[in-house]
Amino acid sequence: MKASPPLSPGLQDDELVARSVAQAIERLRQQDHRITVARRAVIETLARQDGHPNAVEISAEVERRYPGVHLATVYRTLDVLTVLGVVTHVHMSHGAAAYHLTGTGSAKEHLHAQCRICGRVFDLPANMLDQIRGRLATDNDFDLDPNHVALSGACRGCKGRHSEPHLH
Amino acid sequence: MKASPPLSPGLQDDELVARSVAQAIERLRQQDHRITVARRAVIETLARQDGHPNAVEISAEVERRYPGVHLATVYRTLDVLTVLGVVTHVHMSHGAAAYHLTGTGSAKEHLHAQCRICGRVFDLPANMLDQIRGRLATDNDFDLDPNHVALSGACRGCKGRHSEPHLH
DNA sequence: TTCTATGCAAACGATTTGCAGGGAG
DNA sequence: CTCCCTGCAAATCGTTTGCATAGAA
Repeated sequence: MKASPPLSPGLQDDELVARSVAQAIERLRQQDHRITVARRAVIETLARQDGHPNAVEISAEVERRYPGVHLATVYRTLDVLTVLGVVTHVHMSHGAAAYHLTGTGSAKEHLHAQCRICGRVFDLPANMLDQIRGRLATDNDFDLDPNHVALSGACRGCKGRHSEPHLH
Repeated sequence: MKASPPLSPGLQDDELVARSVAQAIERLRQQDHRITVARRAVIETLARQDGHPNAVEISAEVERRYPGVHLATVYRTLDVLTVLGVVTHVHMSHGAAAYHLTGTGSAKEHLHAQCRICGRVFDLPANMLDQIRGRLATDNDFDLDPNHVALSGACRGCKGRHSEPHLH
């Protein structure tokens, strides 16, 4: 399990980035969506890093490289990319959702756990909920999406000090 | 797995309600918190039903029986009761958190799953994530709180129609 | 009397939306 | 030239907070 400090860039190899961007752009083109600076910027930003950025963080990074792109546009772009299946998001129990390119490059599909105390996000093996998923499917006819919410709990550093500042 | 339609009351036996309320009040008293109408009202409302009400729904129900209690007070009351361990809440990936008395009466502890499409909440066996919890504890030193977020997916009625109105 | 709990309004964080103009195709 | 996409401002939803006062002990 690898911790992602709130704002660590975690940059990706340029080659991989270029490939991911090209793929995403292609998907846009195929579906008759327009290729714009804003869209390029968002895709590139997502491709460049492997952390768990939320929309505001993505917007900030986009702003640094392509000034003038509005936060609302970032949200809208994340939306279309989500519909295209290029982007996935994970809801956190506390705070904003995290976005990432769907299973491209080193951004291998994985699950998430968030520490209820410090808010940090941890990666978990992708298959960790497979049995549960199976049980829900057969027992309850419920199609679990193990990726869509982060599990919640207390991380090594935080468990024990239950009296500490707490996220609600 | 039992579905809880958005606003089904699902009333509890009067006897049980009285007992739950008394217990919670006692906890308040023990910790030198004051017993007020607002607090009584919130506790009673939680005790009276077994659905998955959010703060606004609780507030509405409180208002019906004890007019004048403000939503902010409901939130604050839910907070103190949470600290006392009397109340638990579950975060949904979409929409407001759901509150309930902690494992009292028929409100047996259980996990939750929410349909990403229709938003309905389903109950799951309490122990469903126990193995996962164990793995996280030993492998990652992460103390999972299986109760704190609802799993996400698509319910029987909704899966299949992926083009339907969708919760983000 | 003392100090906690409440009502009310306002602030807040995350996200969405209406509208008019800008720019991709 | 046509519409999609964008910037901007404002709205929305869920929740929290500051402040003055009501009210429990």
